[in-house]
Amino acid sequence: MLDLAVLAVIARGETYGYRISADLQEAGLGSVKGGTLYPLLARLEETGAVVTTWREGESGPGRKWYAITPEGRARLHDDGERWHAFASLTTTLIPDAVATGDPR
Amino acid sequence: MLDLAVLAVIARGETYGYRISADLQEAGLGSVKGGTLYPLLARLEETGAVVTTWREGESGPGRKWYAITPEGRARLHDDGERWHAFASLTTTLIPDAVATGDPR
DNA sequence: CTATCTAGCTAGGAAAGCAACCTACTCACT
DNA sequence: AGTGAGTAGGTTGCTTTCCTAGCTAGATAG
Repeated sequence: MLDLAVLAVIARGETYGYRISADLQEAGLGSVKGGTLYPLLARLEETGAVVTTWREGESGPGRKWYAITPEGRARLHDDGERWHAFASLTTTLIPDAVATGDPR
Repeated sequence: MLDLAVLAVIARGETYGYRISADLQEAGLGSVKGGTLYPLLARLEETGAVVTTWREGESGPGRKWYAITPEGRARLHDDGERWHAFASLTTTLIPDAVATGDPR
C-alpha cells in the first residue's frame, strides 16, 4: 500500500528519496523511515514503475532522482482503483459495526 | 488492518471462525485463510478484545464462539477512526496524482 | 468405505515495516 | 581545528503479518 502512496508522490513530478519522505510526512502519513523507503524505491525501480538518474548536488550530497514511467502510471491507476474499492468496503463495514452494537 | 475487519464482524453479533471467514468473503474482502484467521483470532483473545466459549455442535463439529468485549468495542471505535482517517488521506492523495500528470 | 463439508488449528516461509546504524558531504558555530 | 546539525543515501537484523500447505475430527452423502 505504501508503494502506492510513494508512487503517487513521484507521479506529481520528478523528486528524490529524502524529499518523498518529507512529502509523505507533510501529507499526514507519518514519517516513513529509511529502512522502509529505500527498499521500497528499489522495488519500484526493479519492477519498472520508475526510472532513476543520479545528479551531483550543487550544495550537499548527490541525489537520486526518481521519475514515473508509463508502466508506473498504469500501475498507479489500477492499484489506486483497487485500493479505493478496498478502502470503501472497510470504511463502510467498520462504522456499521460500531453503530450496530454501540450501547452508549 | 484485517484485525479491524474481523473485529467489526464479531461486533455485529456473536459468531465463530468459519462463519467469519464466510462473512468477510461475502463482504468482498476476499477469502481469509485459516492460517491467517485463527492466529488473528487468538491475538484478539489474548489482547482482551474478544472472549470465547466452546460449544458442542448439535450437528457437525464443535464451534468456538467469539463475542466482543467492551475493550474490543473501544478498540474498534478508536482504530476504526484512525483507519478511516488514513483511508481518506490516501484516497485523496492517489487520484490527485493520477489526474496531475495523466496525458491521455 | 470413501469423499466432502464443516470446523478448528499448526508449521514453515515470504514479504514488509521498523529501529538502529553507517557513510559522506556541507555549513555554522566555537 | 573540531564539533554538531542538516541533507542524502543506504544496510542489517528483528518482528509482525499473511499465505500455502497440511493435519485432526465429526457429520453426511454417495
